[in-house]
Amino acid sequence: MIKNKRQMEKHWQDYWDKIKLFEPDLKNSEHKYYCLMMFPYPSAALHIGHMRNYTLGDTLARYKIMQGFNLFTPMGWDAFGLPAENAAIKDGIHPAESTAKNIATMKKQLREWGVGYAWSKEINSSSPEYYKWTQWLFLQLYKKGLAYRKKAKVNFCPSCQTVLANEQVIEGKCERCSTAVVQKELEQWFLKITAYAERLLEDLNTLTKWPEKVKTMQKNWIGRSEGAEVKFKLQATSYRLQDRESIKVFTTRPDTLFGCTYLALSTEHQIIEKLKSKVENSKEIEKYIEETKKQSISTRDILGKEKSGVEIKGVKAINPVNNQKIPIWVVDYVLMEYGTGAIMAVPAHDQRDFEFAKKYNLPIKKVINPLPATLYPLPASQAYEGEGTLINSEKYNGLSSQEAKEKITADLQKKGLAEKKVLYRLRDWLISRQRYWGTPIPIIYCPKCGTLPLPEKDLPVVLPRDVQFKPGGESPLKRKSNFIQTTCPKCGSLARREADTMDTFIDSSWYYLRYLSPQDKKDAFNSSLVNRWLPVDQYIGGVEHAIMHLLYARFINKFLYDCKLVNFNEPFTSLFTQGMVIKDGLKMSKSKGNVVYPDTLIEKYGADAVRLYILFIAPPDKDVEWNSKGVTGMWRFLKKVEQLAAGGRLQAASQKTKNLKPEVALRRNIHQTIKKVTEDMERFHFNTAISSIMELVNYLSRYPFPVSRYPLEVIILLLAPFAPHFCEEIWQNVLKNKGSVFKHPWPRYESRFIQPEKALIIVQVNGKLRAKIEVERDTSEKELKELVLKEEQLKKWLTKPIKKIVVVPNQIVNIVI
RNA sequence: GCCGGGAUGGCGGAAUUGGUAGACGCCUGGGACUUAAAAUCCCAUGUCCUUUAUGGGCGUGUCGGUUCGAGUCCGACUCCCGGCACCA
Repeated sequence: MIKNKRQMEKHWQDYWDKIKLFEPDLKNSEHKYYCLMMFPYPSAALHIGHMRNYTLGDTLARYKIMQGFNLFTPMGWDAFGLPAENAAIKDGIHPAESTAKNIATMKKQLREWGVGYAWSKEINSSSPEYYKWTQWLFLQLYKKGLAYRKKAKVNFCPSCQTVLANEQVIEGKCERCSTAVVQKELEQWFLKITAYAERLLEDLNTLTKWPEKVKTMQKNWIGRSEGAEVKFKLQATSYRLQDRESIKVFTTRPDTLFGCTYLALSTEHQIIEKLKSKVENSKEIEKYIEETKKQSISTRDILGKEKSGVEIKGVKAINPVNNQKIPIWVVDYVLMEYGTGAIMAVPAHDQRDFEFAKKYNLPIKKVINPLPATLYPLPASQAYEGEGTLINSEKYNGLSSQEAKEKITADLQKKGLAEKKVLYRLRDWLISRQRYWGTPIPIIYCPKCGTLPLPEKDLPVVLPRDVQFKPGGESPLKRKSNFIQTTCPKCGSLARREADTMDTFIDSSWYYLRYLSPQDKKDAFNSSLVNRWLPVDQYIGGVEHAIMHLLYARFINKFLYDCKLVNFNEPFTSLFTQGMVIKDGLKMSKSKGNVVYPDTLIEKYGADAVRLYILFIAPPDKDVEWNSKGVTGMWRFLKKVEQLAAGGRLQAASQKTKNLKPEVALRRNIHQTIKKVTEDMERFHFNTAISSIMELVNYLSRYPFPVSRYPLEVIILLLAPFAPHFCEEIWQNVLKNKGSVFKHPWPRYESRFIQPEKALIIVQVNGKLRAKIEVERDTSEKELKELVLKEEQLKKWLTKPIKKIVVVPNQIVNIVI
């Protein structure tokens, strides 16, 4: 085996730097290939899970170089975020310091793995040179009316006196001190992503090279639904309401209106406050609302637990279709953020309403008969949520759900009680964070002039370095008086800065544009360069980003498109979502304490063997349970290749043997392997690509004749993207080729060498394998039948008369008896 | 709770369009070489049955269906993983 593995690897890492293998010529965008990995958050050290992501990208990048593309594969750091700030609170290390340290470690590791990037284009989202332009982006959104302020809830820990992220709330308690978390309302900044809902949904259709599952998830997240907004008038039981109050609900099922037996309101619905004086049990309701405020704001916590509610006594709602008086409940399973914050409950035809009605003994009225009715008797334990024929619905009886939706909505519309409506589940993007380690929001509050955007010439708003991290009721920036105090850009009087920073998802929503000109002092990005190099040809990242990051990036790209700053409507042409590395049943992550670092494995077997193994154990889009054991197999494989290349069998084979048969078979094998590996590369099936190369190597190492250069060179070329150091070493120092293996074109196959002259026919009797026969290729159906029926070994199976023979030429014959 | 995905030998996985289930690798067992060990090479390796064969039954999470033929398609279910808007 090659001596001084680490030294050899380092030699080639230096060599690739020297020949600038990964440095692009940005002036020449012809035949360009922009290969982008989601930029990472700089955590302490990279583990096997990260290594899987980066070797996957690097393997693709090297393959594209060999295919002759003008490759651009940059790397940077999504460096703002919560963990660094938490570390600062805990250990007193400044986030800038820990981040810089982590970045240095990660760069070293990436290099040791042989992962190459265009490092001259590196970016860091926490540097003023970068976040200046994140602030600029915010100002553009503000200018177009897409950034606005409104009240929103946060999780607050009364003991730590600090705002908590959902992640920091464990079963309703603060992760640090276990104090019960409360909800608090604050004025916060939002981006109007809902203005783009329709386009974000519609344009998913143009993303033909995105995984279906990601598009489905985004589609469901945007959640377009067509329905009607229906008005329920209110009536007090003991006295008249002075003004005609009403409650609006949104429903996709107006056909079930006759089955509505109560209304359910979110605890935040404004009508509750309005009705306060007229309600008999307002104390009880107030108490209930207070209780629900003591839970986390996270939807999964709210919707995951058992539903509860309390009836508003003394006021009823009037069902507009039949004037029936129905009760109104305040519940915890209706979200204020979606629709009108109130729903019409139809227990017979909605499972959540059904369960709630069962719990509180509310009437359940069936109004939809499934079709065909006799086949689906309604089970008593659940609601029928499908469509069907209307029953118990007066003059609408007998109509189909579809017809009834139209008709009922239209009839109510005439009376001013309903309106057709399209609703999206997507909510506006809350970007305010009450934290230090993020991009400051470039807004100034002047007591005279009000809320003002910072003039662009004054950017960036620099994040002060010297702050107090220990929690003290307010975020670190709010307590930093020389940051907060400023002068109004309009009138010059004393004003204060916004103290909140931005969600880090904004940093990552535009970074792919900055890579082309990371040092540009005049613009966020260079439009002409960006328009030539984008959209990104291949975007690679984790499935966990399938919804939020990708939706935000698409939104921002569309916004910049509307500003005519980019000329492409979607930023990422094709997307590959890689699976996660699982250890002990959980995603590998430091916080879960189940990380495995690759360093000792690399020390023992070399980076190439570990790279190979990591790509070999599973297709890259699947999750994989980590087990270090199999690396030895890759080590053995590389040794075998080396021996083959270095061995004395490397001779001019064709002259030494007159036997053409094995030569033909060898040639077929080589060309088949090239075909298979190339096809597998294209569909990211790196695991089967590697096993095909292994099969060819196994074949060659048993080949009873001397082997020529060609098959060896093919093997090294096919293997180079996976095991770059090893192959560069063999290519240049054993096979004595001039220049980098990556500058050599990817091998091509010729179809005429692949087709075998014989076909193996599988013979089945009633679908069970009974014989295999070899015949000439393209033997006709008729001949095949005859051949098969003559077969001796089949005789014993053909005990009964033959009913039918199914023939698939060159493949299979199935005799049915 | 809602949305998306997954389940194949002792283990990771293969089977691209419905057509030989288990490629490739790991582990394990046996053998060769060696004073010995390591390394390497060779053989075996889903499971059960028998008369040990060029044999047969069963077998891709569970139950049912479609088909000449199902890991692959359809229906119902179980378990696991990811996301759910302040982790990134």
